[in-house]
Amino acid sequence: MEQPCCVTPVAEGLLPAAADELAGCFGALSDPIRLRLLSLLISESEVCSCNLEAPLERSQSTISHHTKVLAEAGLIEGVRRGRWIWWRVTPARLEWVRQLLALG
Amino acid sequence: MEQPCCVTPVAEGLLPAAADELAGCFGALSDPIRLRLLSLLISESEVCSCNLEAPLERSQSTISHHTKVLAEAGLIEGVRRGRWIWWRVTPARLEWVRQLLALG
DNA sequence: CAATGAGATCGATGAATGTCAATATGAATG
DNA sequence: CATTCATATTGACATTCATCGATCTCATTG
Repeated sequence: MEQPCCVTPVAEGLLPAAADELAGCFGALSDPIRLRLLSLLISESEVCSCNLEAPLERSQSTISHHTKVLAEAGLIEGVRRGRWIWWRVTPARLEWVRQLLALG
Repeated sequence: MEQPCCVTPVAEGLLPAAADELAGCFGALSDPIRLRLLSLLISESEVCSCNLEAPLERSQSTISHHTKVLAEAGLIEGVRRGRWIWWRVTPARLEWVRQLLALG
């Protein structure tokens, strides 16, 4: 005779709406180019878009796409100074991002 | 006259290979169904696949797909007992997962 | 050993995503 | 105000992904 199956869990815990939001945040972190971009911002404090293309080996439009995704997730923010936009990790998220990049 | 642009950052920091691996881990967390699945496992300790379908409102094959993704990311592990497989959060990752689910 | 049942795999499909070239926008320059 | 240049947006394309029904696998049951 075998053990009975487990009890059906109540559908509580993380609510669907909260799960959607959290999943979106992790989605922003699920691309290697974006992780390397965050890593660069952490070590350089501030970097403008034009100087992200070379180290990340991606076109200007692709870099622009990734900065937009990260900004919409609230992970980075950009400040325009003259012709350039300087990107940095959102101060409130800096320590959190630093820890996530330190280890999976 | 305007400020000069920033200095081109050296392409160090997170290496491409490490970024790929980390991105894969976050990818496993970037789906709301998988996040809710993890949440259920945390509150119930152990749940078999058959009892995940109802609370997550997904088909058997879809649940199987998600458990596979989470297991391959090292976030959950399953133990077969008779006909059923009991899933739980990998003990070594439990605290880490708990913190991630607690807040983005 | 045939029947049952839990879970894995396969195949198909529609949606989302990463990428780039081309073009648009908008600030600085002369 | 025309030009230049940094960045954003658009359109196209290939790839990945979430999902489900159907089928396969394999342990338990009778």
